[in-house]
Amino acid sequence: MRGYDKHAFEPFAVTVDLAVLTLRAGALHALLVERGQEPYAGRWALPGGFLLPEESAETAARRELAEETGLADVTGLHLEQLRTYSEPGRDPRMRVVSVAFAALLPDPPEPLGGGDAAEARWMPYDEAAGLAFDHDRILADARDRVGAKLEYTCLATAFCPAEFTLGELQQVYETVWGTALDRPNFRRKVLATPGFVEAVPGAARLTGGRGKPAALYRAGPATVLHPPLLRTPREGRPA
Amino acid sequence: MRGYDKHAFEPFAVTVDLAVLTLRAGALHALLVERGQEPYAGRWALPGGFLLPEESAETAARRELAEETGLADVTGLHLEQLRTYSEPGRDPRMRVVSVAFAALLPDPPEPLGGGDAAEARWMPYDEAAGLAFDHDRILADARDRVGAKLEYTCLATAFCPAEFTLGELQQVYETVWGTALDRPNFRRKVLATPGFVEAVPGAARLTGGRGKPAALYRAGPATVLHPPLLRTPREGRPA
DNA sequence: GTCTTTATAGTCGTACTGACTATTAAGGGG
DNA sequence: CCCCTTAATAGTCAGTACGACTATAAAGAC
Repeated sequence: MRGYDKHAFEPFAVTVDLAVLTLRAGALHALLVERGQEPYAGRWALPGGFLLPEESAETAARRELAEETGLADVTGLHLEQLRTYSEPGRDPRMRVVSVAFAALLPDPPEPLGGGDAAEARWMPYDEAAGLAFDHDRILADARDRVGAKLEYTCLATAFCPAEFTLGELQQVYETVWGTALDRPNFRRKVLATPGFVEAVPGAARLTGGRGKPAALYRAGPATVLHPPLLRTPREGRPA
Repeated sequence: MRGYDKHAFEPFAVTVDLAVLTLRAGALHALLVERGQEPYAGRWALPGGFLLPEESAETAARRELAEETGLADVTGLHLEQLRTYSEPGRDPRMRVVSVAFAALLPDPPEPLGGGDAAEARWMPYDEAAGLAFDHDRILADARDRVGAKLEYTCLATAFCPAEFTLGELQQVYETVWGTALDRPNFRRKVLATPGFVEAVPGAARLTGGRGKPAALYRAGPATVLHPPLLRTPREGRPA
Protein backbone atom coordinates (compact mmCIF):
# COMPACT_ATOMS: atom_id res chain seq x y z
CA MET A 1 0.00 0.00 0.00
CA ARG A 2 1.31 3.40 -0.80
CA GLY A 3 0.32 6.58 0.93
CA TYR A 4 -3.10 5.79 2.37
CA ASP A 5 -4.66 5.30 -1.03
CA LYS A 6 -6.34 1.99 -0.36
CA HIS A 7 -10.00 2.52 0.35
CA ALA A 8 -10.82 -0.41 2.59
CA PHE A 9 -9.65 0.13 6.11
CA GLU A 10 -10.63 -1.08 9.49
CA PRO A 11 -11.90 1.42 12.04
CA PHE A 12 -10.15 1.23 15.39
CA ALA A 13 -10.87 2.58 18.80
CA VAL A 14 -7.99 4.80 19.89
CA THR A 15 -7.25 5.48 23.53
CA VAL A 16 -4.54 7.03 25.62
CA ASP A 17 -3.10 5.30 28.67
CA LEU A 18 -1.20 7.25 31.29
CA ALA A 19 1.62 6.09 33.49
CA VAL A 20 1.47 8.90 36.04
CA LEU A 21 4.55 8.64 38.22
CA THR A 22 5.55 10.42 41.38
CA LEU A 23 7.80 9.97 44.37
CA ARG A 24 6.18 9.50 47.73
CA ALA A 25 8.08 8.66 50.89
CA GLY A 26 11.16 7.69 48.96
CA ALA A 27 9.40 5.24 46.68
CA LEU A 28 8.19 5.44 43.11
CA HIS A 29 4.41 5.45 42.91
CA ALA A 30 2.01 5.17 40.01
CA LEU A 31 -1.52 6.48 39.78
CA LEU A 32 -3.97 3.62 39.33
CA VAL A 33 -7.73 3.41 39.00
CA GLU A 34 -9.94 0.52 39.93
CA ARG A 35 -12.01 -0.91 37.13
CA GLY A 36 -15.73 -1.16 37.79
CA GLN A 37 -16.74 -3.16 34.76
CA GLU A 38 -15.74 -6.24 32.86
CA PRO A 39 -13.30 -7.08 31.59
CA TYR A 40 -10.89 -6.97 34.49
CA ALA A 41 -13.58 -5.69 36.88
CA GLY A 42 -12.08 -4.96 40.27
CA ARG A 43 -8.55 -4.92 38.89
CA TRP A 44 -6.29 -1.92 38.94
CA ALA A 45 -5.47 -0.21 35.68
CA LEU A 46 -3.70 2.83 34.34
CA PRO A 47 -5.93 5.84 33.87
CA GLY A 48 -6.87 6.55 30.30
CA GLY A 49 -9.70 6.97 27.90
CA PHE A 50 -10.82 7.41 24.34
CA LEU A 51 -9.67 10.21 22.12
CA LEU A 52 -12.35 12.75 21.43
CA PRO A 53 -13.07 13.45 17.76
CA GLU A 54 -11.05 16.65 17.61
CA GLU A 55 -8.26 15.77 19.99
CA SER A 56 -4.70 14.73 19.43
CA ALA A 57 -3.32 12.03 21.66
CA GLU A 58 -1.26 14.62 23.52
CA THR A 59 -4.32 16.76 24.15
CA ALA A 60 -6.32 13.78 25.32
CA ALA A 61 -3.49 12.69 27.59
CA ARG A 62 -3.28 16.08 29.25
CA ARG A 63 -7.05 16.21 29.66
CA GLU A 64 -7.06 12.79 31.29
CA LEU A 65 -4.15 13.81 33.47
CA ALA A 66 -6.07 16.79 34.76
CA GLU A 67 -9.20 14.75 35.34
CA GLU A 68 -7.47 11.92 37.14
CA THR A 69 -5.13 13.89 39.32
CA GLY A 70 -7.67 16.58 40.12
CA LEU A 71 -4.95 19.18 39.71
CA ALA A 72 -6.09 22.53 38.48
CA ASP A 73 -2.98 23.21 36.44
CA VAL A 74 -1.23 20.42 34.61
CA THR A 75 0.37 22.61 31.98
CA GLY A 76 3.77 22.59 33.59
CA LEU A 77 3.93 18.86 34.13
CA HIS A 78 6.19 16.70 32.10
CA LEU A 79 4.16 14.57 29.70
CA GLU A 80 5.92 12.32 27.27
CA GLN A 81 4.69 9.92 24.67
CA LEU A 82 6.02 6.46 25.37
CA ARG A 83 4.89 4.28 22.50
CA THR A 84 1.74 2.82 21.01
CA TYR A 85 0.39 -0.59 21.91
CA SER A 86 -1.63 -2.23 19.20
CA GLU A 87 -1.56 -6.00 19.67
CA PRO A 88 -4.86 -7.37 18.36
CA GLY A 89 -5.86 -9.16 21.56
CA ARG A 90 -4.94 -6.54 24.11
CA ASP A 91 -8.57 -5.63 24.80
CA PRO A 92 -10.91 -8.62 24.71
CA ARG A 93 -13.92 -6.54 23.75
CA MET A 94 -12.67 -4.89 20.61
CA ARG A 95 -9.72 -3.68 18.67
CA VAL A 96 -8.17 -0.88 20.71
CA VAL A 97 -5.00 0.93 19.77
CA SER A 98 -3.58 2.78 22.73
CA VAL A 99 -1.06 5.59 22.77
CA ALA A 100 0.78 5.43 26.09
CA PHE A 101 2.22 8.42 27.90
CA ALA A 102 4.36 8.90 30.94
CA ALA A 103 3.60 11.84 33.22
CA LEU A 104 5.88 12.96 36.01
CA LEU A 105 4.79 15.09 38.90
CA PRO A 106 6.01 16.23 42.28
CA ASP A 107 4.51 14.60 45.32
CA PRO A 108 0.86 15.56 44.86
CA PRO A 109 -1.96 16.06 47.30
CA GLU A 110 -3.50 12.77 48.32
CA PRO A 111 -7.13 13.59 47.64
CA LEU A 112 -7.51 12.56 44.02
CA GLY A 113 -10.79 14.19 43.29
CA GLY A 114 -12.21 15.10 39.94
CA GLY A 115 -12.75 12.46 37.29
CA ASP A 116 -15.26 9.72 37.73
CA ALA A 117 -16.50 8.08 40.86
CA ALA A 118 -14.24 5.06 40.41
CA GLU A 119 -11.57 4.74 43.03
CA ALA A 120 -8.14 6.08 42.24
CA ARG A 121 -5.03 5.84 44.35
CA TRP A 122 -1.27 6.04 44.37
CA MET A 123 0.29 2.60 44.37
CA PRO A 124 3.94 1.87 45.07
CA TYR A 125 5.52 0.75 41.83
CA ASP A 126 6.72 -2.49 43.33
CA GLU A 127 3.21 -3.45 44.38
CA ALA A 128 1.62 -2.60 41.06
CA ALA A 129 1.44 -6.06 39.51
CA GLY A 130 -1.47 -7.81 37.89
CA LEU A 131 -2.87 -4.72 36.25
CA ALA A 132 -5.63 -4.94 33.68
CA PHE A 133 -4.93 -5.35 29.97
CA ASP A 134 -1.25 -4.94 29.10
CA HIS A 135 -0.80 -2.20 31.66
CA ASP A 136 1.92 -4.06 33.55
CA ARG A 137 3.99 -3.82 30.44
CA ILE A 138 3.17 -0.17 29.84
CA LEU A 139 4.05 0.75 33.39
CA ALA A 140 7.33 -1.15 33.19
CA ASP A 141 8.15 0.57 29.90
CA ALA A 142 7.43 3.92 31.53
CA ARG A 143 9.82 3.21 34.36
CA ASP A 144 12.51 2.07 31.95
CA ARG A 145 12.12 5.16 29.85
CA VAL A 146 12.21 7.52 32.80
CA GLY A 147 15.22 5.76 34.26
CA ALA A 148 17.05 6.04 30.97
CA LYS A 149 16.18 9.69 30.49
CA LEU A 150 17.49 10.57 33.92
CA GLU A 151 20.91 9.70 32.56
CA TYR A 152 21.09 12.18 29.76
CA THR A 153 18.37 14.77 30.42
CA CYS A 154 17.39 17.11 33.22
CA LEU A 155 14.15 15.18 33.69
CA ALA A 156 14.78 14.54 37.38
CA THR A 157 13.62 18.04 38.27
CA ALA A 158 10.15 17.11 36.99
CA PHE A 159 9.75 15.00 40.12
CA CYS A 160 10.71 17.90 42.37
CA PRO A 161 8.73 20.92 43.53
CA ALA A 162 9.66 24.34 42.21
CA GLU A 163 12.43 24.69 44.80
CA PHE A 164 14.34 21.72 46.05
CA THR A 165 17.60 20.70 47.67
CA LEU A 166 20.30 18.70 45.99
CA GLY A 167 19.56 15.93 48.44
CA GLU A 168 16.03 15.72 47.15
CA LEU A 169 17.25 15.69 43.58
CA GLN A 170 19.63 12.90 44.43
CA GLN A 171 16.79 10.92 45.97
CA VAL A 172 14.99 11.07 42.64
CA TYR A 173 17.89 9.30 40.98
CA GLU A 174 18.34 6.82 43.79
CA THR A 175 14.66 5.94 43.91
CA VAL A 176 14.10 5.53 40.20
CA TRP A 177 17.36 3.69 39.62
CA GLY A 178 17.27 1.72 42.81
CA THR A 179 20.93 2.45 43.50
CA ALA A 180 22.79 4.56 46.03
CA LEU A 181 24.86 7.50 44.82
CA ASP A 182 27.79 9.19 46.48
CA ARG A 183 26.56 12.50 47.76
CA PRO A 184 29.62 14.69 47.17
CA ASN A 185 30.11 13.27 43.71
CA PHE A 186 26.48 13.79 42.80
CA ARG A 187 26.67 17.34 43.99
CA ARG A 188 29.84 18.01 42.04
CA LYS A 189 28.33 16.58 38.87
CA VAL A 190 25.05 18.46 39.08
CA LEU A 191 26.66 21.80 39.84
CA ALA A 192 29.22 21.29 37.08
CA THR A 193 26.47 20.86 34.50
CA PRO A 194 25.55 24.35 33.31
CA GLY A 195 21.84 25.03 33.36
CA PHE A 196 20.81 21.91 35.22
CA VAL A 197 19.96 23.72 38.44
CA GLU A 198 20.40 27.29 39.60
CA ALA A 199 20.68 28.44 43.17
CA VAL A 200 17.75 30.32 44.62
CA PRO A 201 19.31 33.75 45.07
CA GLY A 202 17.82 34.95 48.32
CA ALA A 203 20.24 33.00 50.50
CA ALA A 204 17.27 30.73 50.86
CA ARG A 205 17.63 27.70 52.98
CA LEU A 206 15.22 25.18 54.23
CA THR A 207 15.41 22.31 56.58
CA GLY A 208 13.02 19.44 56.62
CA GLY A 209 14.36 17.99 59.83
CA ARG A 210 17.74 17.22 61.30
CA GLY A 211 21.12 18.10 59.93
CA LYS A 212 22.64 21.14 58.32
CA PRO A 213 20.15 23.14 56.29
CA ALA A 214 20.53 22.66 52.56
CA ALA A 215 20.66 25.34 49.92
CA LEU A 216 17.67 25.57 47.64
CA TYR A 217 17.81 25.24 43.89
CA ARG A 218 15.34 25.41 41.09
CA ALA A 219 15.39 23.80 37.65
CA GLY A 220 17.63 25.55 35.17
CA PRO A 221 17.11 26.16 31.46
CA ALA A 222 19.06 23.12 30.29
CA THR A 223 17.18 20.09 29.05
CA VAL A 224 20.00 17.71 28.24
CA LEU A 225 22.99 16.61 30.29
CA HIS A 226 26.41 16.76 28.71
CA PRO A 227 28.15 14.59 29.53
CA PRO A 228 25.44 12.30 30.87
CA LEU A 229 25.08 11.12 34.43
CA LEU A 230 25.52 7.41 33.93
CA ARG A 231 24.32 4.59 36.08
CA THR A 232 27.48 2.62 36.80
CA PRO A 233 26.72 0.16 34.06
CA ARG A 234 29.87 -1.79 34.67
CA GLU A 235 28.27 -5.18 35.03
CA GLY A 236 29.82 -8.52 34.25
CA ARG A 237 33.29 -7.11 33.85
CA PRO A 238 35.28 -4.93 36.21
CA ALA A 239 35.94 -2.65 33.23
CA MET B 1 -12.84 8.61 31.77
CA ARG B 2 -11.53 5.62 33.58
CA GLY B 3 -10.34 2.44 31.96
CA TYR B 4 -12.15 2.44 28.64
CA ASP B 5 -15.56 2.23 30.24
CA LYS B 6 -17.19 5.02 28.34
CA HIS B 7 -19.29 3.64 25.52
CA ALA B 8 -19.21 6.46 23.01
CA PHE B 9 -16.01 6.56 21.08
CA GLU B 10 -14.93 7.78 17.72
CA PRO B 11 -13.62 5.27 15.21
CA PHE B 12 -10.26 6.21 13.72
CA ALA B 13 -8.30 5.05 10.74
CA VAL B 14 -4.94 3.75 11.92
CA THR B 15 -1.93 3.62 9.66
CA VAL B 16 1.78 3.01 9.89
CA ASP B 17 4.32 5.33 8.29
CA LEU B 18 7.85 4.19 7.65
CA ALA B 19 11.01 6.23 7.62
CA VAL B 20 13.22 3.74 5.81
CA LEU B 21 16.78 4.98 6.04
CA THR B 22 19.96 3.82 4.41
CA LEU B 23 23.38 5.12 3.46
CA ARG B 24 24.19 5.49 -0.20
CA ALA B 25 27.34 7.11 -1.49
CA GLY B 26 28.14 8.63 1.86
CA ALA B 27 24.78 10.31 2.29
CA LEU B 28 21.71 9.46 4.29
CA HIS B 29 18.83 8.46 2.05
CA ALA B 30 15.16 7.84 2.76
CA LEU B 31 12.76 5.66 0.83
CA LEU B 32 9.94 7.76 -0.62
CA VAL B 33 6.93 6.98 -2.76
CA GLU B 34 5.16 9.31 -5.14
CA ARG B 35 1.52 9.88 -4.40
CA GLY B 36 -0.86 9.26 -7.29
CA GLN B 37 -4.03 10.65 -5.75
CA GLU B 38 -5.26 13.67 -3.93
CA PRO B 39 -4.48 14.97 -1.49
CA TYR B 40 -0.86 15.74 -2.19
CA ALA B 41 -1.00 14.08 -5.63
CA GLY B 42 2.43 14.10 -7.22
CA ARG B 43 4.15 14.79 -3.92
CA TRP B 44 6.60 12.46 -2.28
CA ALA B 45 5.58 10.71 0.91
CA LEU B 46 6.82 8.12 3.32
CA PRO B 47 5.64 4.60 2.55
CA GLY B 48 2.89 3.34 4.76
CA GLY B 49 -0.58 1.97 4.89
CA PHE B 50 -3.53 0.94 6.96
CA LEU B 51 -3.38 -1.67 9.64
CA LEU B 52 -5.14 -4.88 8.71
CA PRO B 53 -7.80 -6.06 11.16
CA GLU B 54 -5.61 -8.66 12.83
CA GLU B 55 -2.29 -6.87 12.68
CA SER B 56 -0.28 -5.03 15.27
CA ALA B 57 1.45 -1.85 14.16
CA GLU B 58 4.79 -3.66 14.25
CA THR B 59 3.49 -6.43 12.03
CA ALA B 60 2.00 -3.96 9.60
CA ALA B 61 5.24 -1.98 9.53
CA ARG B 62 7.29 -5.03 8.68
CA ARG B 63 4.82 -6.06 6.01
CA GLU B 64 4.97 -2.63 4.44
CA LEU B 65 8.73 -2.65 4.69
CA ALA B 66 8.90 -5.91 2.74
CA GLU B 67 6.43 -4.66 0.15
CA GLU B 68 8.11 -1.33 -0.40
CA THR B 69 11.72 -2.43 -0.43
CA GLY B 70 11.04 -5.59 -2.42
CA LEU B 71 13.45 -7.43 -0.16
CA ALA B 72 12.69 -11.07 0.35
CA ASP B 73 13.87 -11.14 3.94
CA VAL B 74 13.29 -8.19 6.21
CA THR B 75 13.36 -10.15 9.45
CA GLY B 76 16.89 -9.11 10.33
CA LEU B 77 16.37 -5.42 9.69
CA HIS B 78 16.19 -2.95 12.52
CA LEU B 79 12.66 -1.67 12.89
CA GLU B 80 11.84 0.72 15.69
CA GLN B 81 8.68 2.47 16.71
CA LEU B 82 9.22 6.22 16.70
CA ARG B 83 6.01 7.74 18.01
CA THR B 84 2.39 8.22 17.02
CA TYR B 85 1.11 11.25 15.17
CA SER B 86 -2.50 12.07 15.81
CA GLU B 87 -3.11 15.75 15.15
CA PRO B 88 -6.71 16.12 13.95
CA GLY B 89 -5.86 17.88 10.71
CA ARG B 90 -2.92 15.82 9.56
CA ASP B 91 -4.92 14.10 6.82
CA PRO B 92 -7.45 16.40 5.16
CA ARG B 93 -9.75 13.54 4.18
CA MET B 94 -10.38 11.96 7.54
CA ARG B 95 -9.13 11.38 11.01
CA VAL B 96 -6.01 9.26 10.68
CA VAL B 97 -3.79 8.21 13.56
CA SER B 98 -0.44 7.07 12.34
CA VAL B 99 2.17 5.02 14.14
CA ALA B 100 5.56 5.94 12.74
CA PHE B 101 8.52 3.60 12.51
CA ALA B 102 12.14 3.96 11.57
CA ALA B 103 13.76 1.17 9.59
CA LEU B 104 17.49 0.93 8.97
CA LEU B 105 19.04 -1.11 6.22
CA PRO B 106 22.37 -1.55 4.50
CA ASP B 107 22.75 -0.09 1.04
CA PRO B 108 20.00 -1.97 -0.80
CA PRO B 109 19.59 -2.95 -4.43
CA GLU B 110 18.28 -0.07 -6.47
CA PRO B 111 15.38 -1.85 -8.16
CA LEU B 112 12.57 -1.29 -5.71
CA GLY B 113 10.08 -3.77 -7.08
CA GLY B 114 7.17 -5.34 -5.29
CA GLY B 115 4.47 -3.20 -3.80
CA ASP B 116 2.21 -1.12 -5.94
CA ALA B 117 2.83 0.46 -9.28
CA ALA B 118 3.46 3.88 -7.78
CA GLU B 119 6.97 5.13 -8.18
CA ALA B 120 9.34 4.62 -5.28
CA ARG B 121 12.89 5.85 -4.96
CA TRP B 122 15.71 6.61 -2.60
CA MET B 123 15.98 10.30 -1.92
CA PRO B 124 18.91 12.00 -0.22
CA TYR B 125 17.75 13.16 3.18
CA ASP B 126 18.75 16.74 2.51
CA GLU B 127 16.59 16.87 -0.62
CA ALA B 128 13.55 15.33 1.02
CA ALA B 129 11.56 18.45 1.79
CA GLY B 130 7.97 19.26 1.05
CA LEU B 131 6.71 15.77 1.71
CA ALA B 132 2.99 15.03 1.92
CA PHE B 133 1.07 15.25 5.20
CA ASP B 134 3.34 15.70 8.23
CA HIS B 135 5.98 13.42 6.78
CA ASP B 136 8.67 16.08 6.87
CA ARG B 137 8.31 16.08 10.60
CA ILE B 138 8.25 12.30 10.87
CA LEU B 139 11.38 11.98 8.76
CA ALA B 140 13.17 14.61 10.83
CA ASP B 141 12.15 12.85 14.02
CA ALA B 142 13.49 9.60 12.61
CA ARG B 143 16.85 11.16 11.88
CA ASP B 144 17.01 12.70 15.32
CA ARG B 145 16.19 9.42 16.98
CA VAL B 146 18.71 7.47 14.97
CA GLY B 147 21.40 10.06 15.58
CA ALA B 148 20.74 9.94 19.30
CA LYS B 149 20.72 6.16 19.45
CA LEU B 150 24.08 5.99 17.71
CA GLU B 151 25.51 7.55 20.84
CA TYR B 152 24.52 4.92 23.33
CA THR B 153 23.61 1.80 21.32
CA CYS B 154 25.25 -0.42 18.74
CA LEU B 155 22.67 0.66 16.17
CA ALA B 156 25.29 1.81 13.67
CA THR B 157 25.89 -1.76 12.55
CA ALA B 158 22.30 -1.88 11.27
CA PHE B 159 23.43 0.37 8.42
CA CYS B 160 26.29 -1.97 7.53
CA PRO B 161 26.34 -5.25 5.65
CA ALA B 162 27.11 -8.45 7.54
CA GLU B 163 30.84 -7.82 7.32
CA PHE B 164 32.26 -4.34 7.31
CA THR B 165 35.40 -2.37 8.03
CA LEU B 166 35.81 0.06 10.86
CA GLY B 167 36.09 2.80 8.27
CA GLU B 168 32.64 1.97 7.00
CA LEU B 169 31.28 1.95 10.53
CA GLN B 170 32.84 5.33 11.14
CA GLN B 171 31.22 6.65 7.98
CA VAL B 172 27.84 5.73 9.43
CA TYR B 173 28.47 7.99 12.39
CA GLU B 174 29.92 10.77 10.31
CA THR B 175 27.08 10.70 7.81
CA VAL B 176 24.23 10.58 10.28
CA TRP B 177 25.78 13.12 12.63
CA GLY B 178 27.22 15.31 9.92
CA THR B 179 30.51 15.62 11.76
CA ALA B 180 34.00 14.29 11.17
CA LEU B 181 35.52 11.89 13.66
CA ASP B 182 39.15 11.16 14.39
CA ARG B 183 39.91 7.78 12.91
CA PRO B 184 42.36 6.41 15.49
CA ASN B 185 40.15 7.55 18.35
CA PHE B 186 37.06 6.04 16.79
CA ARG B 187 38.88 2.77 16.30
CA ARG B 188 40.13 2.75 19.86
CA LYS B 189 36.69 3.41 21.24
CA VAL B 190 34.90 0.79 19.17
CA LEU B 191 37.42 -1.93 19.87
CA ALA B 192 37.45 -1.08 23.57
CA THR B 193 33.69 -1.62 23.80
CA PRO B 194 33.17 -5.31 24.44
CA GLY B 195 30.65 -6.91 22.12
CA PHE B 196 30.25 -3.98 19.76
CA VAL B 197 32.13 -5.62 16.89
CA GLU B 198 34.09 -8.82 16.58
CA ALA B 199 36.85 -9.49 14.08
CA VAL B 200 36.09 -11.91 11.27
CA PRO B 201 38.41 -14.74 12.17
CA GLY B 202 39.65 -15.97 8.79
CA ALA B 203 42.29 -13.25 8.48
CA ALA B 204 39.74 -11.77 6.15
CA ARG B 205 40.57 -8.53 4.48
CA LEU B 206 38.89 -6.57 1.81
CA THR B 207 39.80 -3.55 -0.14
CA GLY B 208 37.35 -1.35 -1.86
CA GLY B 209 39.99 0.69 -3.60
CA ARG B 210 43.19 2.44 -2.64
CA GLY B 211 45.00 2.33 0.63
CA LYS B 212 45.91 -0.35 3.07
CA PRO B 213 43.34 -3.16 3.21
CA ALA B 214 41.13 -3.02 6.28
CA ALA B 215 40.25 -5.82 8.62
CA LEU B 216 36.70 -7.04 8.51
CA TYR B 217 34.36 -7.09 11.46
CA ARG B 218 30.83 -8.16 12.09
CA ALA B 219 28.29 -6.93 14.63
CA GLY B 220 28.83 -8.29 18.11
CA PRO B 221 26.28 -9.39 20.69
CA ALA B 222 26.20 -6.08 22.56
CA THR B 223 23.25 -3.76 22.07
CA VAL B 224 24.20 -0.83 24.28
CA LEU B 225 27.40 1.18 24.48
CA HIS B 226 28.95 1.74 27.87
CA PRO B 227 30.17 4.35 28.16
CA PRO B 228 28.45 6.01 25.21
CA LEU B 229 30.11 7.42 22.13
CA LEU B 230 29.17 11.06 22.46
CA ARG B 231 28.88 13.68 19.81
CA THR B 232 31.12 16.47 21.03
CA PRO B 233 28.21 18.40 22.48
CA ARG B 234 30.44 21.09 23.81
CA GLU B 235 28.64 24.00 22.29
CA GLY B 236 28.52 27.51 23.62
CA ARG B 237 31.19 26.90 26.20
CA PRO B 238 34.68 25.50 25.77
CA ALA B 239 33.93 23.09 28.64
C1' DG C 1 27.58 19.89 76.09
C1' DT C 2 27.85 15.49 73.19
C1' DC C 3 25.98 12.64 69.61
C1' DT C 4 23.77 12.08 65.39
C1' DT C 5 22.49 13.62 61.01
C1' DT C 6 22.95 15.99 56.81
C1' DA C 7 25.24 19.42 53.84
C1' DT C 8 29.34 20.96 51.86
C1' DA C 9 34.46 21.20 50.73
C1' DG C 10 38.33 19.08 49.10
C1' DT C 11 41.86 15.22 47.70
C1' DC C 12 43.77 11.51 44.94
C1' DG C 13 44.31 8.17 41.53
C1' DT C 14 42.38 5.99 37.47
C1' DA C 15 39.85 5.77 33.15
C1' DC C 16 38.41 8.00 29.16
C1' DT C 17 38.98 11.05 25.49
C1' DG C 18 40.66 14.64 22.15
C1' DA C 19 44.53 15.96 19.56
C1' DC C 20 48.41 14.42 17.59
C1' DT C 21 52.46 11.82 15.28
C1' DA C 22 54.27 7.66 13.21
C1' DT C 23 54.19 3.50 10.63
C1' DT C 24 52.33 0.08 7.38
C1' DA C 25 50.29 -1.49 3.14
C1' DA C 26 48.05 -1.00 -0.67
C1' DG C 27 47.22 1.62 -5.78
C1' DG C 28 48.52 5.14 -9.45
C1' DG C 29 51.55 7.69 -12.45
C1' DG C 30 55.71 9.04 -14.10
C1' DC D 1 60.72 0.92 -10.46
C1' DC D 2 60.30 4.84 -7.53
C1' DC D 3 57.56 8.09 -5.52
C1' DC D 4 53.29 9.96 -4.22
C1' DT D 5 48.72 9.39 -2.46
C1' DT D 6 45.45 7.06 0.24
C1' DA D 7 43.77 4.58 3.97
C1' DA D 8 44.51 1.48 8.05
C1' DT D 9 46.73 0.82 12.23
C1' DA D 10 49.85 1.83 16.26
C1' DG D 11 51.16 4.74 19.76
C1' DT D 12 51.85 9.14 22.72
C1' DC D 13 50.40 12.81 25.81
C1' DA D 14 47.78 15.93 28.36
C1' DG D 15 43.35 17.42 30.11
C1' DT D 16 38.96 16.04 32.03
C1' DA D 17 35.73 13.33 34.48
C1' DC D 18 34.67 10.35 37.87
C1' DG D 19 34.75 6.88 41.79
C1' DA D 20 36.31 6.47 46.39
C1' DC D 21 37.49 8.81 50.14
C1' DT D 22 38.39 12.17 54.19
C1' DA D 23 37.27 16.43 56.48
C1' DT D 24 34.54 20.21 58.10
C1' DA D 25 30.19 22.77 59.16
C1' DA D 26 25.64 23.35 60.96
C1' DA D 27 21.58 21.90 62.52
C1' DG D 28 18.35 18.81 66.02
C1' DA D 29 18.08 15.16 69.80
C1' DC D 30 19.29 13.81 74.32
